[in-house]
Amino acid sequence: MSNEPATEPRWLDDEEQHAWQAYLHATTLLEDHLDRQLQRDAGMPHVYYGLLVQLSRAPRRRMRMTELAQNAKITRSRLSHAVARLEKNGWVRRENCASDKRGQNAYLTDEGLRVLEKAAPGHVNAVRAAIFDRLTPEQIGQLDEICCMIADGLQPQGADLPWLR
Amino acid sequence: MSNEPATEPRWLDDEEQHAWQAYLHATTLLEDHLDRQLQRDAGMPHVYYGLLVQLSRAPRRRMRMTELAQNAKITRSRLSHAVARLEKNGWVRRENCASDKRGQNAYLTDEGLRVLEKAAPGHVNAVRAAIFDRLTPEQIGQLDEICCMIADGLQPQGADLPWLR
DNA sequence: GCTTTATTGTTAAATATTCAATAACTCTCG
DNA sequence: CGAGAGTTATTGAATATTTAACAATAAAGC
Repeated sequence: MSNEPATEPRWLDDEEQHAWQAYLHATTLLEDHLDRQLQRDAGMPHVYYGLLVQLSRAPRRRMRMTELAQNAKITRSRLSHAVARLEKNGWVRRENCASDKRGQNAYLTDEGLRVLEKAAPGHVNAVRAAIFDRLTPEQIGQLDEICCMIADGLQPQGADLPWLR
Repeated sequence: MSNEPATEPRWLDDEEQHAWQAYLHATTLLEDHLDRQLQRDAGMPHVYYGLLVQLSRAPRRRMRMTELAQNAKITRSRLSHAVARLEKNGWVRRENCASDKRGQNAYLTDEGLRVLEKAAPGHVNAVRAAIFDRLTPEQIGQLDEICCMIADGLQPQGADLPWLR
């Protein structure tokens, strides 16, 4: 038996190559841009802001840690660290879950909500300026479909991250 | 004069909201997926792999630090750290630039090239499986255009990062 | 030439993320 | 019930990234 790759891999053709390059540039630049914008205006990175948003939309502004991690597409470990930091800021707190003694709920404090509300307008502006004001409605629809397709393929089961593989 | 926002910000409508969510999910999941894939198969994160690719394509497999940083869309500082690590692995080395005494070239070693060649097939597979095999040719074209549009808006001038703002 | 300004690349320290291990708890099923 | 297997969340250590400051050199303006 051989451990050679069964066949020469199918390399990307020119169109694919170009699209892949463009994708990498756009996503890197955008994430960077939003991270800076939020760090400057709200004192936290983009991912942390996303956590506050999730909590703000949840019933009673609270959510199980695992569920929050799933929604935000990050590992539980990363979430633990992040919440620890947000807790230090007084923007989030933890409480024991009634129905499962292992569980924790994270909830958004009033102060956290204020911070979020103050940051939101600037953030939407940044997102608009970077994306939605630069694309046609058709393109927005296309982007949506493309992203859903990609995300769907990546959701399934895995190791520490049933969802992250 | 007031420091109120001049007007209520234009929030995202339903389509935009949905597309934005999808975008965040897709990009987060994908970057995570590729990071793990490359960490497992090649012992380095995705960004570092991208640096090796850039170098491999450059004349004489070498490039000025600043140019490399620009192409990869990362800060010079980040690149310095990354190259330091890659140098420890023996995959990249630095040399003084002849024409500018401040300058440094990074170049890909033979060993670095071997590592890259060994990792490339698996990486292309992962990229294909996650994106290109799941999209129609039209969608690939759309993705390309959309990403170029976004990247264009983010290239301009700035602080430590003339290109990163 | 000489002074001022800009560029290049690095560094230390603060922050964030990953990875592997762990404690505590719940669930399954014989 | 109770053993084994799975889930929940956290932790420490290793790694990576950001930020601000810096030294060295180059370029521009006079």
